[in-house]
Order: sequence, then structure tokens, then C-alpha cells
Amino acid sequence: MGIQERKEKQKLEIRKQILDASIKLFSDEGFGNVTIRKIADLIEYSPTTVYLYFKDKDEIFAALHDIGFQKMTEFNRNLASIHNPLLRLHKMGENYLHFGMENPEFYNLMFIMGEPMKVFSEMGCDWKPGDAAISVLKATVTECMEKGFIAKADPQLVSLAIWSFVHGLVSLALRGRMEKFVEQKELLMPVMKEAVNWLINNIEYTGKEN
Amino acid sequence: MGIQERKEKQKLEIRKQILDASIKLFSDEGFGNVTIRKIADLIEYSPTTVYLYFKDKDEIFAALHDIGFQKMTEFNRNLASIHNPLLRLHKMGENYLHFGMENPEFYNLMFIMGEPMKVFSEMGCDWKPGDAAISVLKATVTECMEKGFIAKADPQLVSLAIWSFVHGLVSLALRGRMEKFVEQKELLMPVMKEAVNWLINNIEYTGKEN
DNA sequence: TTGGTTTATTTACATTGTTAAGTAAATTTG
DNA sequence: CAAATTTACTTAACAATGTAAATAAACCAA
Repeated sequence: MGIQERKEKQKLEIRKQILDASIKLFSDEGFGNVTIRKIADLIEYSPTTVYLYFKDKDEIFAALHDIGFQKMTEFNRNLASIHNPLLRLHKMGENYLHFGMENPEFYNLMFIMGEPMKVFSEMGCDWKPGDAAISVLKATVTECMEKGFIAKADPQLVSLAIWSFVHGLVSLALRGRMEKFVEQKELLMPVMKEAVNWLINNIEYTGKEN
Repeated sequence: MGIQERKEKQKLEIRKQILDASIKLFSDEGFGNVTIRKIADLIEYSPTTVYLYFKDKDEIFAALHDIGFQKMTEFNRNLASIHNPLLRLHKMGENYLHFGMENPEFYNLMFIMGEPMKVFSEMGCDWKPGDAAISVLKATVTECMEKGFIAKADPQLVSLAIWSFVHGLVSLALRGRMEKFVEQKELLMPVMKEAVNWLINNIEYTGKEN
């Protein structure tokens, strides 16, 4: 059935073209710039053709969303070599900042926009990429607790808390809410890193009195 | 000049009507539901009339944004009576959660959407409402440090960090990123409060070893 | 009353997501 | 190989949106 196969491939090829075009569009000028018609222009098909490959715009976003998580995983390559779990946690936080600030549009899609989530919940699907990312965090947190680097507590809760912290930093920065507090743009990243540093120092377990 | 005065008043009156209509629209069905035409319908004017009172849609959002901060201030009425600054900080965090979760559309506008910020920076204006809100936080943080409740550090940095933390919680929750970790909706708020609790416990100064 | 200014409307345009109907080519079937 | 059918794509169109330009109506000062 080589014929079926080739067709499948072609179909996937066009799908990929659509996604690539979308990435190009939003990388250039943000998400507002991604329109079905512009995608169609780029891949040199008619706008309606796009609908043969994706149900609607949200489904395109959902697909891009997954690509974003792959990209993010790449940012965490440098973690494997760090044995101290608290250091690893620290680095993980910094990686998160870097990923977010260097890929604002992807970050937007993955953690800020509501649309992709809508698709996932419609499909009864469970945000697998995000889930996977968090379990890595949770594993590290658990290890920190086991080895006495941070106080024992519900790892799920602590992971959620840490994630919220770094997400808060990135999303406030990306949406221009920090400009009043960090005047120069160049200082933004250093300040955010200091904040992560502050948190890590505070949660480091040193045998509290009470 | 009673005549000028009355005109001014009428102008403000219509402005207010526009804002009220917008609030009604987004409170009912979210921000996607706010369109110039629907606003016009509600106030029973033609769509273009709206443009006589606001330069564009973003400017309407910017105005609503201010109203949101007033609303938020009301949520913090209960702080005045708390003398212990760490307790006050804790309560402040919880208030923030409540405000965000109970006014998702306002929260969205004030801290997530990019549009209002764009208007502010175009006007060279400096996000005064947000600024004010943060200085309250900063004052509390400073007091906590002075009285030895939390470790001394740059209050600005710590305030930013704490804000990021609670903002992270609220924004992840509002944008459906916590559903995988907190299955039931009723548990969302308790878990978020636990997270705040966790942070407060961790930053409470107890004389660390190192 | 006349003429100018403010205020509102009508009309219009361009852009958007999306659907319905049609067409031509590729593939399967007899 | 010819006819039927399926596939891949396009054209045309709709409805909603933000917004601008031209126009009319209301109002007021002279």
C-alpha cells in the first residue's frame, strides 16, 4: 500500500507547512499576526485548504503548543549533569526564565492563552506536555526533600508553588507589568534571577527553630 | 458657565455609560464579548459614537483597568486592623487570590492582557494604579523586615517576588493550567491558600544557620 | 435669523474566521 | 480501458469586527 503511505506523508507535509508558517508569522509579529489567510498565503494554498488539515484556528494553536514544549525541553538539556537536586532546581528555574523571555510568543501560547486549553478539554485530553514538564519538577522537588535540602511537605503543592513563582515572574515581565519596578530592560533578567535566588535561599532547609 | 458645566457632565455621563456597558458585557461573557457594536447597542447610540468618547477599544480597556484597581482596593479593607505585618502580608496574599478568582475578567485586564499597558506606555503614563498597589505591598514587606519577621533583603525585590508568586497562582488557575493538578474546582482555592501559607512559612525569619 | 461648532449618524471599507457549493484531478471499480 | 467515485482544492460568500470619512442634525453665539 505504498500509495496510502505517500498520501499520508503528503498530508503530514502540508500540516507541517501550516505549522511552520504559523510559527514564522507569530515569531515575526506576535500572535495577532497569525491569520488563516496569511498562513494560506505563505503556504500558497487557498484559505479554506487550511481547514482540511485543522478543524479551526484553536486546533492550530494547540498543535503549536506541543511544539513549544519540545522547544522548552531543549532548554533543560543542561540539567542532567547536575547532581545536587537543589542546584538542579535552581537551574531549572533559571532555564524557565530564559525560555519564557526568549520565546515570548511560545510562552504565551503554552501558559497564558486560554485557547489551547479549551481544545484540550474539549477533546477530553489532558494537557500531556504540561503534565510531563511538571512531573520533572515534582521529581526534583521530591529528591530535594528526601535528601534534606528543603523541608518535607507535599511535593505536589510545593511544585505548584514553585512553578507559580517562576510563571509569575515571566508572565508579569512579558506583559509589561514590571516596567515600573525594573526600569531598564537589561536589568529585567538579572532581577528575575535574583528573585529565584531569593526563593531558593528561603526554602533551603536549615533546620528551623519552630 | 453653567452651560459648559452641564455639557461636561453629560459627556462624562456617556463615558460612564460606555464603561458600564463594557463591564456588563465582559462580566456576562468575558472580554471576547466586548465589541464596540454591542456597547453601542446597550447605550443606544450608533457604534461610531463610541469613538467620540474613546480613541479606540484599547482606551476603553485602559479606563476599565482603573476601575478594576478600585475594586481591588476594596478587597483590602480588612488589612487595616492587622498589626502584625507578617500576618498582614499573609492576609494580603489571600485577598489577592480572592480578588483574582472572583473577578477573573478584571484580573485579566489588570494583570494579564497586554492591551491596557500599551495605552499607558503610549501616553507616557506610568501605570499608576498598579504602582500604588505595589507600594502598599512594599511597605508591608519593609515593615516585616524592620521588625524581624522576615530576613532583611531588598524590599523592592522581595515585593516583586511575592507579587509574582500570587500572580502566578491566580493566572495559572484562571487560564486552566492547574486542572491537571487540582482536579476538583472546589479544591482550587484551598490549595492556592496552602501555597501562600507555604511561602509565608518559608520566608518567616527564624535565624537561619548559614 | 445666520453662521459656526459640537454631536451624532449613515455609509463604507478592510480584515477576520468560517462554511457551502463547485470543480478538477486522482483513484477505484466494473 | 471506461465509468463511477473519492480526494484535494478553489471560488464565492456570510457574518462579525474595528474604524474612517462624509453628512446631517442640534445647539449656541452674534
